[in-house]
Amino acid sequence: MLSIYNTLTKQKEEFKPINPPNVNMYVCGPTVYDYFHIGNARSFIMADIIRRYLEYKNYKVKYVMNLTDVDDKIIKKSIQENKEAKSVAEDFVKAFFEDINKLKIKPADIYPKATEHMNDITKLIEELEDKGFAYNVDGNVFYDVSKFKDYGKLSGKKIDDLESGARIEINEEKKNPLDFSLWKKAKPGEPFWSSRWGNGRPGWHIECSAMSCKHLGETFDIHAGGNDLIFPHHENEIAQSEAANGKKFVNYWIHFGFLNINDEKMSKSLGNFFTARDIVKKYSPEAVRLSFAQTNYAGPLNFSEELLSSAEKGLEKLRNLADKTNEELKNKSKDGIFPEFDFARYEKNFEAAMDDDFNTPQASAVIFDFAREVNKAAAENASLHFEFYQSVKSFLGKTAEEVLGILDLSDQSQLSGNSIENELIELLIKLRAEAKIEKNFKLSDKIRDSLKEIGIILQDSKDRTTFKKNKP
RNA sequence: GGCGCUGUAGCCAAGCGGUCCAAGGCGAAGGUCUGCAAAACCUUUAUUCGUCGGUUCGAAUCCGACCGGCGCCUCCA
Repeated sequence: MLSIYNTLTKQKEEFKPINPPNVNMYVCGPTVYDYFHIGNARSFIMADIIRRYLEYKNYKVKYVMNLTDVDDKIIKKSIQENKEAKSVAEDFVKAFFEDINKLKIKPADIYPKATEHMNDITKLIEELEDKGFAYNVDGNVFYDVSKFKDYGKLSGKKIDDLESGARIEINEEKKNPLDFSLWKKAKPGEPFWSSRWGNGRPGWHIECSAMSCKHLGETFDIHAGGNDLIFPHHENEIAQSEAANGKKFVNYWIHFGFLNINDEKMSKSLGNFFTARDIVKKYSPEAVRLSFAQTNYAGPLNFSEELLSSAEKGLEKLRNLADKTNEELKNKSKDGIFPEFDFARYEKNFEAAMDDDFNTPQASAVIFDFAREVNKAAAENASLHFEFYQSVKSFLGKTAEEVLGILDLSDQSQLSGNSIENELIELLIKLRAEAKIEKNFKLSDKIRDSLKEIGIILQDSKDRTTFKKNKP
């Protein structure tokens, strides 16, 4: 039984999809005005792991992630760079796809863009206005927070408390300082769309209400995003959608904790951020994923180089096992024994961990325990039956590769597609073996060291020497 | 001021009433194997879970107070 911590109820709840085995899931995507940073990456990766686990549980997930391609920040950037807002958005949409691909994030089923849903957006605003939840002031349309009685139910805020807070901007046009923009009147030079209130563009929150409804229905299962979106963004989405449809908007709200640098929030506005693409130049995407998976998705995560390099080191253990497994499967040894090994127990433990609100730290601990026990069996026995390794590969494939995305089980032992290179290496290995027999260790070590310098690692085992490409 | 999160070994981090005299990763120390490496395995590394009280047969886990850290309430994942 899968349980999920629901921000709306502030407790763990059993997950019951509306229409099993289908699960409809919406994740707030990027505003495409810059490369996304490693903090954004945490949300995207953890959402990806949640999606992958739901698929592991045989749910049919419809995964939608919006791309906000009209926005103040995009307009600002376009002015700075002296480009069309549209081309800024297009450039960073392209970069977004490159980056998520690099991070091994499975693509969503649909990536709706605000600019492609203007009719849906204006229709929703019209509906809100017609029902009395919105008001038009000279081409600017605002949501009237006082009309929605449940306002604040997600973030646990009360309208009165919010009003007494000192940090709300004063806007003469608004009836209430908490009211928010649904439609912004176009200023000269800004991109605009026509509407019954005149030319303008949508406010920040409305696109998510319009697009999630269009692609996932009026009520859907899961809505996820960063912690900071709880208020006001998600609160406002609820207000818009529930006022318009008269139905519950979302059953399960999932929020991701922040990634900090030196215990301080990393954000674009503070300027202390690393882009995901820069991080992936230095560390493998699997290490990035593991370091995120090793801490609970909801809490803060203090990001550092040590975190990544310790994940990279830990991953080595898993990669070595994967390489060994592939090697053994090639040999198809039937001579070896099939040790006593409780594969089912590991699967059960993995699922129990993930079922408990996606406890990825626990789940990865299960995988490391598994790896140790397999290695132990291999160390204690001269050889193991290849069917044992088939089960090993199957377990790692389901968990580490498919769900967490921290391991690539495709055969990495050969240098890709260059057989002459491989034959040359085999030749050197043979020469080195001969040198070793003659006790010419100076030569044999020289071969090993020289190959290491060009990124080829030799490892001696009892009866043969294997090589592998050194991964950055 | 309101709302929420958080304090566990050198570092990161699970556990949230007994099966925990506390997982897993990194690091460190010793050992096995090896010509030497590497890999792998074994052992050691928290008498203790921010502090002080309380509840309980039993608490890292529940309650209270106190001391720290962080986030949201303004664009932000």
